[in-house]
Amino acid sequence: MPFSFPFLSELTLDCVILAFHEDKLKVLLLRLRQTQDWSLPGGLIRKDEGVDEAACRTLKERTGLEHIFLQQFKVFGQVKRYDKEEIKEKLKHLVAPEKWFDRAVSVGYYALVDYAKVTPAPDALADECRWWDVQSLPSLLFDHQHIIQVARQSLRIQLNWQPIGYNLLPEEFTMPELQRLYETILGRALDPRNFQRKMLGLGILDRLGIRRKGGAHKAPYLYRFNKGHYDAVLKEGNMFFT
Amino acid sequence: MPFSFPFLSELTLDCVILAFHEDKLKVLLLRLRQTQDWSLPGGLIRKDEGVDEAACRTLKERTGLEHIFLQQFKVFGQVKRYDKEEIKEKLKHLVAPEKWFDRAVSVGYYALVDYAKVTPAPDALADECRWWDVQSLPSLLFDHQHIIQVARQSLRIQLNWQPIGYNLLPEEFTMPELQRLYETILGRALDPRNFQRKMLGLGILDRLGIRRKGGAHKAPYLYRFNKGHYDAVLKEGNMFFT
DNA sequence: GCAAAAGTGTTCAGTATACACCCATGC
DNA sequence: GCATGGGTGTATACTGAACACTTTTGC
Repeated sequence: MPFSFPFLSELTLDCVILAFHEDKLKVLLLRLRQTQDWSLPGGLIRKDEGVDEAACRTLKERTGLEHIFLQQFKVFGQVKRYDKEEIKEKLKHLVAPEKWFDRAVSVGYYALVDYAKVTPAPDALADECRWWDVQSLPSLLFDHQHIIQVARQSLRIQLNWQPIGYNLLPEEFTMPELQRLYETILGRALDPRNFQRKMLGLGILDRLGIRRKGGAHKAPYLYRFNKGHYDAVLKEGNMFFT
Repeated sequence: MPFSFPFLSELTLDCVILAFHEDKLKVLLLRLRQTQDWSLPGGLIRKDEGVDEAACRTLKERTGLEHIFLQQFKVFGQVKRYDKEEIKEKLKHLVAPEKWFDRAVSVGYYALVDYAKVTPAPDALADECRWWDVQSLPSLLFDHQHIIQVARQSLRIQLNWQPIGYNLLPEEFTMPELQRLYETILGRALDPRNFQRKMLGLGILDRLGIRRKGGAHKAPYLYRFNKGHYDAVLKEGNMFFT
């Protein structure tokens, strides 16, 4: 490794970028050049940037998005996180064997983004960058399968405390859409009446007009998040969801 | 730095070791040789140990304790976490200027321990190691003041979800003692009747005999944690405390 | 007019909260 | 016997959970 290597060599980060589309929770994955396996976006931290900044940069590079809720959720610090020989073999066309770090600790982040606003962008090392349904992931490199599991679990816990949806849904959305988002993350059905009452009770939603098109049924109301109240609830973190 | 330096050079850890004594929350601090300022125990991670293992090792070295609840709570990853020149000057008798890492990211941990079971042990670099009341901390090196604040906040949040006390109180304790622990962490008074009902309702306590001595008043019951039930509640994390 | 989804209100049970009195002990 | 803290029970308010019917729309 040359002396001027501008990145930290012992610490990396991984971003679990989640979105919601067609009632499914999606995660953004990359397929590195000439490999069959996929991996999380993430990677190196510049020596002159904070770890959180590096996570924001990664998010921006892959999705084009900024000012997104990005949550540090866990440090993956075991000595042996995955089978290094297997990875070296699979990625030998990309990284010379002597260039591999001895060991890297990784900081896990998750982000929640609006599916429609993202144009997944592969980087120089990747052939493809696209959304995958978290329910049916492809084969993943490193310990990324595990990282995604832990991220989803952290997200589920966060849901008990804080509102979710601000960057995950379009600006305007309907109550059933918001409910399906919650149901997808929690993995179980919720009662529409109780759900609506609770959400409206939090005062983080503003109701707009009626939407007409699209649905072949009764037209639902449109809502928009009230950013001020939303942020207040986010900060206080006193929203229970059991 | 010699090639054989056996520690990670970009990543460190800091342990906020908390205990409860005389109705006060205490934190264990070290005073480095020939300095007036104090700092958190922690430090380097060996290249052949996991980050969590390193935190356990640190805890054991300073307190002699093992098998303690140790919680990763945050990565402190800004580029400039504190005034490096000030620190270099203050610690110049301990660390040669050229030995300073360019930058270190730190993983914060907190641990909850039984005050009576700890014999604080300074390490080779420290003159003193002792408990300080979190309400009146001395002058601290690095960003350790900040780290302690974040740890306490994380602890308060954890309290809403999980039982606390297993390693913090002696084996046998009274209900008022447990209540004072909660009151100290939460920073407000709780109703003794409701507190007792909730704790007993969780089924994590076993009542023993009556204790006689000590108190100049009615003898309170002694309790012990039921480890099995305690761990179950810890795992489920469904205990609200608002 | 029928199927599919959206919207709304009420009841019930469980739990958090507030509150007052008696009991045991050391001095 | 009195001051201090420990222990217990009850009434009330709130909140979450369960539940059924009407409305709108496209076909």
